Amino acid sequence: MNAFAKLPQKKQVHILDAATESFAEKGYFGASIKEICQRADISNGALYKYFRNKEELYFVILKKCQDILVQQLYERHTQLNHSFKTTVRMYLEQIETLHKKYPNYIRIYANLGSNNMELFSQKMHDDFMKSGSYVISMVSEAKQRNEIPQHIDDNVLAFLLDNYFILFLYSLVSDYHEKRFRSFLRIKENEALTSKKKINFILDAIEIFMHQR
Amino acid sequence: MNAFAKLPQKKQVHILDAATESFAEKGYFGASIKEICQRADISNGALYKYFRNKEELYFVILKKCQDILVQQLYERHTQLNHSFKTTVRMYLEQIETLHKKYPNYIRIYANLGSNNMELFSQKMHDDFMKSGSYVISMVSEAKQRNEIPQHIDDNVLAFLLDNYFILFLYSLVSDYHEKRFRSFLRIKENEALTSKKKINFILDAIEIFMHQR
Amino acid sequence: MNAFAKLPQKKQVHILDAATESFAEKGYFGASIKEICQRADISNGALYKYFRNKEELYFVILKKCQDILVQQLYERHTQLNHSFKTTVRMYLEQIETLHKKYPNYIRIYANLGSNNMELFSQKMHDDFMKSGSYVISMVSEAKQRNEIPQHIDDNVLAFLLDNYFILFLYSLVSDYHEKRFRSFLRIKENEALTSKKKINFILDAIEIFMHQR
Amino acid sequence: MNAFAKLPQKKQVHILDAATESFAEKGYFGASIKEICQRADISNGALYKYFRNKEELYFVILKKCQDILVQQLYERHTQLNHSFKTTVRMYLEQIETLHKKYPNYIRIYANLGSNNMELFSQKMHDDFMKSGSYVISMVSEAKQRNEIPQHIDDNVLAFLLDNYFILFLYSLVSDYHEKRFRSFLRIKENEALTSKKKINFILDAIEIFMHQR
DNA sequence: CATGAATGAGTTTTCATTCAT
DNA sequence: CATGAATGAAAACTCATTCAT
Repeated sequence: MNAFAKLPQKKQVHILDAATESFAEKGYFGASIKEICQRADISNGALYKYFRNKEELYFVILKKCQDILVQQLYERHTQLNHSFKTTVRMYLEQIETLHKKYPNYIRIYANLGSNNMELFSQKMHDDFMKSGSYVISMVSEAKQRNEIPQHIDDNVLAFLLDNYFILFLYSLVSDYHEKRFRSFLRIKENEALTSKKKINFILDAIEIFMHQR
Repeated sequence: MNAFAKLPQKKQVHILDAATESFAEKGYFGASIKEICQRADISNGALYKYFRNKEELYFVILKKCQDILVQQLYERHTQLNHSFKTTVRMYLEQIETLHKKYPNYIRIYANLGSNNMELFSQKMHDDFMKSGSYVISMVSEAKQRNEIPQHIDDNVLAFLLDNYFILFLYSLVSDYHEKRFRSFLRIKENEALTSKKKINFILDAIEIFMHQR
Repeated sequence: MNAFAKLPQKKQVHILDAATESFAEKGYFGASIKEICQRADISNGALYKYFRNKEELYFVILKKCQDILVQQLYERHTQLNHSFKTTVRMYLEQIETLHKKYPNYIRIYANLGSNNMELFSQKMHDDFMKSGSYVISMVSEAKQRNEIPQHIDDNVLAFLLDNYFILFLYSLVSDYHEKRFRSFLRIKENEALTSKKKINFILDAIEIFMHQR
Repeated sequence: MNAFAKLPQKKQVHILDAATESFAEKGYFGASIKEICQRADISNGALYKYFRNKEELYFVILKKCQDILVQQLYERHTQLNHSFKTTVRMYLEQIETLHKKYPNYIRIYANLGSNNMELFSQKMHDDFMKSGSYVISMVSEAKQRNEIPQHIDDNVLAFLLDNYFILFLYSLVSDYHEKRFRSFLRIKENEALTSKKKINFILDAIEIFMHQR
């Protein structure tokens, strides 16, 4: 019945990667089934054997985005016992790593927050919101280790962190947010804006806000 | 382009409002020229007299989004001499007011930062980045009034503020970002998440980060 | 709004005739929009300006079938005061004439009574059932003129007549019903079965059944 | 073809019944091979081992329709020696019984007479025309028993009878012909039109036409 | 022999854009 | 200038048929 699941792992990956590439480049509405099939080296009909329709294909991809983020980003840092600052740095660096490894999946994930994607964002499990819990636990653990002033509310700090995280991620996939970073980092158009610079900027900021006197 | 400028002001507004409504509801790809023309009470051919194509129409709308934000948000607060905290609150409240007054334009602006809008965000004048300068000047003025600890870098604080601003705006138009706010504010699904709550949460956060001991 | 009605009469007829030809040849499901457009010398898109979809196009054709039958068959005989037998003969001859003039429309009408056309036969006004009233009035007028034995019930005779009429019509468009006529008229395969023969056979039958002693 | 014959009787019946159900519900064009295979509990490929293609499958079904009608309708009444009127009544009742027992086969048979089925009706053996012979022999036997006025031609009466028979059968499967019956029997829309009423109406009619003074 | 995955041409329908009036 | 009818390529999706396993 689940024709797609029966395919060899390699072929599954190949198809999802092809579709994800198209969706990342042109968006859900812009990407065409025909083009996806050509990239995936399968026939038009085959795709409809594997997925009920375009929508279902997109959901499957979103599920994979989720898996990537949950397994390779959120969960990764709970076991390791690094200092708060190191944890945050590693989290940001891991976002960049994931973006290098799965650029198209990250783009698609980022797009979930955009307009006209309600169809998808509403139906996705709130698991996507797990990001929040992970960041909150990151904060509360640091607090237990006395790395964070006690009077700073966990949610407040977690929200601040998550803002940095999400806008850093957006800057990797969106021209607009990349420019936004540039303007606050005072980096000229002809100068390179590396992820390293962004990460350092964010870490400095956190340092400043957390350890005032 | 020229043809459109020659139209009476009222008709111009009517056409842009109609198009903006369609684009906001269905997105750039989903909105159809035919539907826009019907809403705008003009003929199909007329639209193509006023704008070279769908793309140009969208650019004109983006320009108007820019104007709204620049004139009614960014510039508004430079003349008034309120305290830093009041300025920030008024800025957030003004975002909400603008969203109530021009919901469709705000949606379209918010969408610029999303994937697949590179076509537009790249070609837009960097004027959109003025947001940055305004927030930076907001900060530096406050610093001159000694409302902000001297060792806090202007850009760093401005970036933090702008993060709050932009994600607050996103939460007004995107299901995903609304949910994100909910999760950090610990608000249950059946409970209302008002803008007031969001604004207060943000202001409290800023307070905490700026005035640590 | 009603784009089709605005077309010049000639073009309207040309399009409907083309579509009717396709539908008559291949049936509702077998006929393709593309083929219809080619025959009608219009573009694919034009057809969808004129009719909402394939179904609506078919309904418009059915309406025309109705008009043809009502105006040129049913109503035609009420004004003329011929004898009963002459009226019946003229009715049958008129069926044949209509079939010669509008063979495809007649085929489509005949198809309404077939399986899988419930979608259409149910939604068509019961005007199609007017056939019954005309035949009944044909009978009752003849009875008033004492051409028909008083004890023969109007409905009973009308049903008998209408059976002949409808099966005569079917024999013009359906291979199966043509063969059926052959077998009762004892006409061999290599011999021609003209409409004249069928009509005479029917008239003789009516004569026999009405005037027994 | 040969492959199908080799299957166990039960499986053959199961497959044909499944296909017939689909064809009856959706028509020849509407029914899909996939759906038929699922109903028949066989694989897609198997079907193409048993039948060359969709067309041949339909022919085999038509052959079975023929067998049903020939063995259980036409031939059934030659051996029994009932009065003419009883024979006719039993014939009509048997049509109803067969429709109850094999509704789908009867629908398909009825559809043969409709437009766009020439492909099939032309290629079918003229055995389908045996109906005629049976009705004719029904009449001639009655005449020998002096139940029918001598001057009534066998073919003429047989045709009249067969018209009733075939239109009664059509009324069981076609919305259009059911309505037609209603209009001549003067039965309102909210009132039930039973087969009993139709049969009695037909028998009364035959009585009237055969035994005039 | 049987399977059911794969094919790809086919379906109906939409829509940005053009152009004769 | 304005119109809106016309275009036709392209969209998502289906399905009878084939063929490697």
